[in-house]
Amino acid sequence: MSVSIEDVAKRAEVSTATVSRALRGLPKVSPATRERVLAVAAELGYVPSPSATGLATGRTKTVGVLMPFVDRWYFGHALEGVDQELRSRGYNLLLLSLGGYLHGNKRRFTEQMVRKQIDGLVVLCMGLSQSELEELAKTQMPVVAVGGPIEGCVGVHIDDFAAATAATTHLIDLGHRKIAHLRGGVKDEINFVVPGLRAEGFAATMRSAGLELRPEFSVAGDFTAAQGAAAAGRIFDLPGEKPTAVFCGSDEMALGLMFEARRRGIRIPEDLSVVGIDNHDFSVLAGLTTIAQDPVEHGRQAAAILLDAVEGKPEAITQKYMPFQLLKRESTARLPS
Amino acid sequence: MSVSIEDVAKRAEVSTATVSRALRGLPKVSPATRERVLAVAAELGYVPSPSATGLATGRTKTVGVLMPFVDRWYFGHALEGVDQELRSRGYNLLLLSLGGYLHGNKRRFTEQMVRKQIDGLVVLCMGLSQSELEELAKTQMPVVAVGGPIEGCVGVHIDDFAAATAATTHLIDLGHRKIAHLRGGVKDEINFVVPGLRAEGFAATMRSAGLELRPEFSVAGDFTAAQGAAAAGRIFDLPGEKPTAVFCGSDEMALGLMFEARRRGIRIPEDLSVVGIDNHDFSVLAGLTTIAQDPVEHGRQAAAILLDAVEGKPEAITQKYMPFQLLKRESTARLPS
DNA sequence: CTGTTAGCGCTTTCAT
DNA sequence: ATGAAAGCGCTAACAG
Repeated sequence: MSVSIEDVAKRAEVSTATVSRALRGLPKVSPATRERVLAVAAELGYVPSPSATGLATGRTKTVGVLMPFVDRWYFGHALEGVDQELRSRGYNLLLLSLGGYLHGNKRRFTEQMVRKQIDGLVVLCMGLSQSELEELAKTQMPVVAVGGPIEGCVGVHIDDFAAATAATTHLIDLGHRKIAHLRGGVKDEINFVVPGLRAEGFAATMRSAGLELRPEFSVAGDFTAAQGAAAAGRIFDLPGEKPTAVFCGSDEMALGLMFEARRRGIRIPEDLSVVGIDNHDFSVLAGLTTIAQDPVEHGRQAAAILLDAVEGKPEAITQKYMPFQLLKRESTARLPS
Repeated sequence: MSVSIEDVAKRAEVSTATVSRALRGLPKVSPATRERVLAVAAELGYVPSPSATGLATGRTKTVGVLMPFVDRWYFGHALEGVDQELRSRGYNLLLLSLGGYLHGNKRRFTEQMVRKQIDGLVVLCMGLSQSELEELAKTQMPVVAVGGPIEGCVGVHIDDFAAATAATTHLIDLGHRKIAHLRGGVKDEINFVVPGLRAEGFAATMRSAGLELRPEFSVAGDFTAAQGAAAAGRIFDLPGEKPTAVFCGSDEMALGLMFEARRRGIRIPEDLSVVGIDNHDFSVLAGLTTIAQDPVEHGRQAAAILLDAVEGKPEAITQKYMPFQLLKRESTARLPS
């Protein structure tokens, strides 16, 4: 069967305590002993039992990641970043509760999922209800948010309001006046503040430029390409005046819109300028102007901050606003005057 | 601090053994006692310690998922499927070793990652070296492969050779004779058999149709859109005769190729027919003809098979070939004669 | 139906 | 520098 610390101890003719110390690189072990223990452990193929360690220390060396999806561009990449940092620091990654944003109120995120199971929690691109926050607070566990802010938590993400402002300003600078916004769906906006922040950034920028915010120019997708295309259809079908530019809350929606435009023979950027947020892998290929952000780095830094907190490093906790950058490509052009 | 089974036992005035039984729904507990225990547990907010349970039972109720990426279409969706099934059966999901396919030989997948830590392993879209297989065998742990076969393991995936045949046959049926293949890169083909299987399916089909396999018509991408576009460029730059159709080993590469074609003014399908494999979320929007498969379902079934094995269900282990389907869309057309 | 008693495999005082 | 021993919180015989 499985070899335990005791097997190693016997074979190395020391106590289990010494084996434990030697293997973990603690001081107060003579070099000779340490070497012998290491050799025996290797020879026997000893692997410590995380359950036993966890039980004895109260810490699991495991971090939970709470996220609604993995198949969205930002989410998957942020997860990669978290994974990189965790792995490099010897932590495991427990994936919690995919399955989308809640329908109604039946998300089952409870203390149970978390308590005694993980040392810290990364929350990716989702809000937490008041009661969820309370449950979490009870556990005393460090939490960091990635992709968007959560009240009372450290967060690593861009300033979404500012990013939306930059995107919108770019369109305005190009002379556009009739600008539409492809925003998140109801579910997105209930579950996560970021879609709303982007919409607000857009609205505020339009207002301060003295431009009209037509309600029919604000259309909901759900941050996917498919819904982006569908929502684009609704914009294109609008009677009366058409927008000359669209700010999309995500590149995935922007790409969906571009596909739909193409299907209808609407030329980009001649007939319509499009700007998104993300810099999705496909965006450079599609020539999509966008606000680029680096989710892998977000994930890495979030995990780093979290682990510092888990390990009790002083000054560990800090809010981080990550940089973003406008990438001008072929999907936006000056409005012909 | 944290409430333990003993706290519950005391408060309910029973032994810890009874609490344990009551909470796990075991028989031989009087309804009255069970109710009281349940009530006390709820009142105290008791949550069992997975470490303690794991140590006592030797099982962790956790399944590992080994995968090189999460940001590829198939991978992310398969992961969703695995997660769904695991969650519905009360298992946790430990994400192992992202970070791409190995460069050289330095992937660190060892017994250590796995032993005493998980009850079973899902291997997603990657091969395992002989030594890795041996390490795994030592653990006696059930393993199932998703997305492609692994020697000696149960697998859930499509028949990739047949899928490639179907795609290629579709092109041939449309009258194409000069057909190129956008295949996987060196790293993909070393680490995973699927790219090779698809290339072989293509080659075999071409041969049995009596068509010429020109070496310069076989170009390597790496299963991403970006590399698909780059590889497409190499095809388009070929001197002399051009292919009239391309079979792409994945939709992501096919989409990359379509973007590149568009950039160069190459019309699809008028100048070039394109078929992929996957039915990526963007494919329907792009009008890409493809061989559709359902990775979420693959993941679900793989997890189901794995858990049956973990739980010792008889006849649990079975190989599964999943269905696929040719979806004819606008990227393929009859070759004008 | 319920309680008692050993462990599970490790860490961690406290001695020595 | 090393060992002995007491837990960590739970489950699983075994008694009763």
